[in-house]
Amino acid sequence: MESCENRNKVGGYRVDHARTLTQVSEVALGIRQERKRRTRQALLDAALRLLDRSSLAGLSLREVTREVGIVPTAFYRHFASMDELGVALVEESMRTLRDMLRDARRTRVDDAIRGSVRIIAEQVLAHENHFRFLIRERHGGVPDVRRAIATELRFIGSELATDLARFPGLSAWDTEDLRMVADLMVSAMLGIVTALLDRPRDPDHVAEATRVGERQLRIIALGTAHWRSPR
Amino acid sequence: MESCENRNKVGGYRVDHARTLTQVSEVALGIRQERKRRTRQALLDAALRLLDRSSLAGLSLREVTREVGIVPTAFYRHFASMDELGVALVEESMRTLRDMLRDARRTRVDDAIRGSVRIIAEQVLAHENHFRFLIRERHGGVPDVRRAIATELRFIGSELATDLARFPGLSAWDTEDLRMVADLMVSAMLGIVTALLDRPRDPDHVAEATRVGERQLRIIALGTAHWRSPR
DNA sequence: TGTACATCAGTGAACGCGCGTTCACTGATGTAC
DNA sequence: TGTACATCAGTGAACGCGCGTTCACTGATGTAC
Repeated sequence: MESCENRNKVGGYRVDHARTLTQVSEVALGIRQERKRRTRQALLDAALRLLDRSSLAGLSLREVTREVGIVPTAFYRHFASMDELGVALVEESMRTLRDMLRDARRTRVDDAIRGSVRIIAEQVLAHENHFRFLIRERHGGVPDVRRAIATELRFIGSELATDLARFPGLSAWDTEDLRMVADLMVSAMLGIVTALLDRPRDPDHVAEATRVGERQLRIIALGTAHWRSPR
Repeated sequence: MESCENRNKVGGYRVDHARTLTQVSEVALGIRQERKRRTRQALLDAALRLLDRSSLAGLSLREVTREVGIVPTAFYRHFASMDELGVALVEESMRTLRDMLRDARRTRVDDAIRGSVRIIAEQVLAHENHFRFLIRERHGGVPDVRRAIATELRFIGSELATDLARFPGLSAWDTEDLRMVADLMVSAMLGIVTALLDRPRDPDHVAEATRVGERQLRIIALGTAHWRSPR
């Protein structure tokens, strides 16, 4: 029932506006491309929707095309395999994650932790499916996808280490120790995301997870401030 | 080839010792039970072996019985479904995890962190499959298994909070803040386990992950020592 | 002790099903002139 | 501008395969007497 409503009928579309001849020619060139792009996106969206319940390894090509409302064989016009679709989903989800981190980086320094945790909570709720996908498939059954996520997380760790180096107290730290703290923060943030995803529709739970997450990051910041490298 | 060698031929066993009549009677009563227990264990072992590559949601009943060397239908003498086998694997793996934590708890207090991390590294290497299973299926596609792992991790968090309460500086802390620190430590430990499982056969990598993990826990301990609850 | 019967772990045939993938196709969109 | 041809996203039939599950069975193990 619901899955029928979710279907994204690709055929039966309508051109909305009359256009001059030149415009028609320009747009006409794009119509096929644009439709293809939309179907591809519909496949990604459908997969993400279905991945709420299952994991990528347990999701079939036919399920995804059924959800979109196209024939199974049409899948191959967009992806060579479900693994390839999985990697595309990593890219899409990672764009969400990077946007979130860019926002977090913009918050005023004197309240960096509170601001970051608030942004994490906002983004996780706004893009629940992307975050659940990343958390689930990070250790999931599809090697290509696992690798893609691990690579991105490593990159995020090194970016965070670079950011940390700009804090006054940390300017003298060596790269390795900065990385160690950055990775700890990433672990803590993944823990916060996991907690949020546990019951994202329950405002009390979200508020509590946010409050706890904020304190956890403060503990780390406090520990970092008092740290003397034993080297 | 290898999978053939791995097969655990359940038939064709041999009784090794002559026994008195009474003993025969006693043991005879156990032979069927004992063989059943061994087959059940062989199914669990085979599944854990196969889960190295895939995830539980992508593992079929037939694959598991093939690996053990019994007919698919015999599976039902031991488990009602693959999900049930999954829950049994959680129990088995959690026993390993709890044993590890019991060991860690025994280490001398003045070196609790170093000792704990060393024990984590040892146990993860010794029971790679158990830990990989838990890390992978924690967010995996099988709800029953996810729930079982989440319950156990929550329990571990509250046990750790109780342990922390015994430290002199923390005796005045309220339950909620202790829990917050304990959960942060659990997040950090899961990060350490993940790092170890990344390349468990590379001694340099293991040594580095251990060293980094130790420092991360020290950062948390240091932050905790300087924490004044803002309530 | 031996005999007669019960239990039940593992067998093997069979089933219907959803899967991924192939292939020749259709018809709207795009291009050349 | 119109016409003739090319492209290609989506169709629909068909395939062989591995899957979970059913069922009646076998024969070693267990029990009663």
